[in-house]
Amino acid sequence: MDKQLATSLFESLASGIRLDVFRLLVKHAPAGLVAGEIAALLALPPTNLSFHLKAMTHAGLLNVTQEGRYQRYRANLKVMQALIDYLTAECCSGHTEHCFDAKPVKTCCDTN
Amino acid sequence: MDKQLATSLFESLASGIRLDVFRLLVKHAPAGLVAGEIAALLALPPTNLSFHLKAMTHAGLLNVTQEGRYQRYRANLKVMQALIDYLTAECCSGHTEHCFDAKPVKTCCDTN
DNA sequence: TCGATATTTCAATAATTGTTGTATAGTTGA
DNA sequence: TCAACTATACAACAATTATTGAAATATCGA
Repeated sequence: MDKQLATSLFESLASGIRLDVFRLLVKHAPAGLVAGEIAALLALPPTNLSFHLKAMTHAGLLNVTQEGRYQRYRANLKVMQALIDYLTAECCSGHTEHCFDAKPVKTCCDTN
Repeated sequence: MDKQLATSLFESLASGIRLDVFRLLVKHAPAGLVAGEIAALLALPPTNLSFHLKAMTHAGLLNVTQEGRYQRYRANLKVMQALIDYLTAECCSGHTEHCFDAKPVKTCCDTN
């Protein structure tokens, strides 16, 4: 994870629409959703959704596969994990004592 | 951490300059740096830096305290931790099995 | 093949964000 | 008080990003 990838991922998440899309696809992992379903669920004009899907796919946040005339989108959870790791490293780097006194860090999924 | 806060934090991190500022301030935690030091270290015109510092402070990513004629900026590590938790929840929600097969999750600071 | 469907591309425009220089406000030390 | 210094506010402009409708591409079912 280099700085350039990190910034483009943050850019991908820095819009309400794109964050909604990503969360929706996480909720529907691993099956994913086709573009029309996303548009219907989020009540977005297809053109606009396509614009954001393209951006997110280009950034690597989503994967897309063709299914006949449908395009199925899936959240790229590995990239998200890498981003969390990057952020964690940024947050901690050399300063564990200041970052995590108050609140013991839990592992990622231990609340599920 | 609601969606609106999350998006404004991502927006704050979605620029090379702002990401550099944040990483610099994490490196200099907990002392922080005054605006002029940041400008010098990152070779930025003061006006432009001020623009970005204001945005980051407004988003809650930085804290600022006045020291005479200097403004001292510090990384808000608690907010960063909250953002990591949010992202982790988004990433995992109901899908731990798909998100973290390959790579066992480590606690945030165990590599330091 | 043909009409209906799904999605994207393109072009036009609107809206937002980033950068720079100049001016201003506040602080310091003499 | 005054000159030097730190930083921000403001205004102008540049650049990027978001949104929309119309047209194009490709697939499907009959």
